[in-house]
Amino acid sequence: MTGLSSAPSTVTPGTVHIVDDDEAIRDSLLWLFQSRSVAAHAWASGEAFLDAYHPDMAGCILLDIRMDGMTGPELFDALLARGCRLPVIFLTGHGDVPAAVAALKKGAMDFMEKPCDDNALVDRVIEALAHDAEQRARTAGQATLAARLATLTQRERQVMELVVAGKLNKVIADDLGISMRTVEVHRAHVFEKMGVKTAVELARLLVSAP
Amino acid sequence: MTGLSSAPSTVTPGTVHIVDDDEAIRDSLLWLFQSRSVAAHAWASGEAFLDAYHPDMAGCILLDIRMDGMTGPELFDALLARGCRLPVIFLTGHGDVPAAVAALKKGAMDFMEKPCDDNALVDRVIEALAHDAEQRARTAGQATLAARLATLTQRERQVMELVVAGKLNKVIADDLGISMRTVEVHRAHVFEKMGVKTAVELARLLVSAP
DNA sequence: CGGGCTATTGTGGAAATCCGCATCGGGAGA
DNA sequence: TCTCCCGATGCGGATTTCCACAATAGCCCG
Repeated sequence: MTGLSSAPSTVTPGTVHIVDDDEAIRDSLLWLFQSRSVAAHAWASGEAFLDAYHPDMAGCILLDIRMDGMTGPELFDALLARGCRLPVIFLTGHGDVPAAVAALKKGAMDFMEKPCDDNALVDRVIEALAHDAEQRARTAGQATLAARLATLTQRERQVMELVVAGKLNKVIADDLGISMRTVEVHRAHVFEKMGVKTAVELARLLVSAP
Repeated sequence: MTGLSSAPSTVTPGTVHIVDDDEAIRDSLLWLFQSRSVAAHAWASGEAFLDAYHPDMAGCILLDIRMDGMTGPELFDALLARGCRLPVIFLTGHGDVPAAVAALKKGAMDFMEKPCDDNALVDRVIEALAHDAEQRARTAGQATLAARLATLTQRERQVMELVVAGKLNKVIADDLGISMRTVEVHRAHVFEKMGVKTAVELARLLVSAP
């Protein structure tokens, strides 16, 4: 844990997906990343990547702006529409301020002009991969939370909300027009299903995530 | 409350600070915003604005890139270094992708090229003002929270942390090596000072903010 | 030196929570 | 039809929380 490792530099948690219609550039980028132990995969068009895209894909996207067929920004929009959260780095040969601003405001991670420094590019990609891995871990936590929430009954959910709102059982019983004993039962079920022991833990789960 | 008001369009919660070394542009922008009922103030240089800057300033900043003396990006950096959270919109005559990317990645709200559409510019400024007002409200809440936290004793803070962690009084007493009764007293003090009635409310306060 | 604040602990009772045991009615599925 | 799950409810006891009253001790300030 002292950071003295001299192993193959970075253990990359995902793949950088290169989308460019110029084969020479694809090959050159593939070579660059492979030489730095970063897993890379190239696609010859936006359509090709879009067809292959699946929400489980981990990594990041290196995207050319001007391409035959679907352009980089068009692919970006299409991916966003499908809920894709992969970090995107744009690569472009011809500076275009409005395009750069639009891309970054939509959430692109970077917008670099070719030719750009290999080291800078690799660094940015590694950053993007780390960002995706981190985000993926967070999302996984939220998914298990959502799965647990899904097992709750209607009533249990209602009771849970009031419990998390800090209300006492007697108040909850009154609000819902049921007996205190029933509230206690639902409350206990909620605790069990959500895997917590106290109302405070439950509140923390729900306040930090949704 | 039904939104039928036909009053002077938008009630602006802050001032747009125009920073530009060209007097003609300053006057033109001042006229534009005043004609739209947006409070505006102009500064002839980055240094002038920086001298006048105070954390309590509310509103947003409209910033020219190329200026004599301090440039737009330099002023932006100086403001960030002082913890300024005002939304910044850059205005530039000469497209420069790296500058735009750098500005947006540092948190600028927009980067527009002159000449730009008056309506679009005013819309973005109003957005920025609203964003600042919202952010300011959030920060105010956190400030009162911090103020309350500051009134807590060392011991009270320790007890609070364990309470928020979901532990029972007896466990807390054991952890701190004190009697349960003492824990109860501290706990009650914490509730009173933090203005809450239950542990759940306290947990929500602390989980959603820090 | 007295007063105020902090930390500590005790007693004892009221209120609330936690739980096991038992019952009842209704709807979904084997 | 019989069973399983959900919602609702009651009883009673163990545990915990909430509080008022009371007291001791150290520390800092005027």
